[in-house]
Amino acid sequence: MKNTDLALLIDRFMRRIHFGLQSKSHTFDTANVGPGGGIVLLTLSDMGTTGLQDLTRRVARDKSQMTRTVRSLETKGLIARRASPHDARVTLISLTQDGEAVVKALQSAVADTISEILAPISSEEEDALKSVLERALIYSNPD
Amino acid sequence: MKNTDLALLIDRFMRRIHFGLQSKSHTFDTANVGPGGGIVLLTLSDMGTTGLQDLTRRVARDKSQMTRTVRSLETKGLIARRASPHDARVTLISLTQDGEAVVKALQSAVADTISEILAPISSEEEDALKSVLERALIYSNPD
DNA sequence: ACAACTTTGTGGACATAGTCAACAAAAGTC
DNA sequence: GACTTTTGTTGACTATGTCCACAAAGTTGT
Repeated sequence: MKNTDLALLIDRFMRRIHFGLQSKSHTFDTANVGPGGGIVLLTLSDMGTTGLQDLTRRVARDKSQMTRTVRSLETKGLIARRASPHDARVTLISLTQDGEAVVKALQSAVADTISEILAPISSEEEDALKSVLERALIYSNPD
Repeated sequence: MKNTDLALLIDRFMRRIHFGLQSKSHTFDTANVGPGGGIVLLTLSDMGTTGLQDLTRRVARDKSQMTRTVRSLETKGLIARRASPHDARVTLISLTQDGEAVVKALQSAVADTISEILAPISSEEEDALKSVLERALIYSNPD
């Protein structure tokens, strides 16, 4: 028991990243997408074009909030939406060219911050860390 | 490069825990402390009696918000505050007996949720995961 | 073919959390 | 003893999260 620690560690780690990024956000978040928009853009870049529902499930947010985040990103010209040809209910979301550019900037900023935090960690351990998290997330669906 | 993934994974992991807990929060969060209060209580239980500033730094929150969270927990009788005898500026915060009881309930709920998520992970890997995160957090101070 | 679900996305209302700047009191520094 | 720093509080504002109801398209069962 007592693996409550892990939750606290994960929380602190995320906040550590958040703080690190925020302190220099003015240098890379020129499009003013904020943390919420940033995660959506990065995830979208990972997934490629997808429906809003899938995106919502992946980043584990509320769908109504995703609607709003996506709309704000669309207004900024970073993503495009179109109806799916197969299913008229689903809105396919994809990055625009401007969106791709923002993703590049975000990626390098995040990567910098992370490698700063992970300085005392070997790259083997880092890979192991990723693989463990990935495995846990793949096999445990809350749905 | 491209260790941007780690940030996304950590975020998803935290939200996964959050969702898992929330869906059954009515069974254990009888004191209605919410996620914010919960993390503070658990951290306080880890640290023992500390000043508000230290607590704030540990959980990486804004101090003004910590003031409010702490006040709400005090109102609920879960923590106690008293001035430090050494430094009249610092407010020492400690768990009350009621607070300890809530911590126990939270710990077991969190532990359950985590072990559910970590089912596909061996306990060696789990320990490795904790140790890596701990090491990263100890050595990288944002201050 | 049509009534009864389910899925997908949107909107509104409300609650919680995060950010920023100003401030008072105590402690430390010259 | 004036100057600076640390600690905690407050106010105002913004951003996120949560819940609930709803419309439109798809699916199922008979």
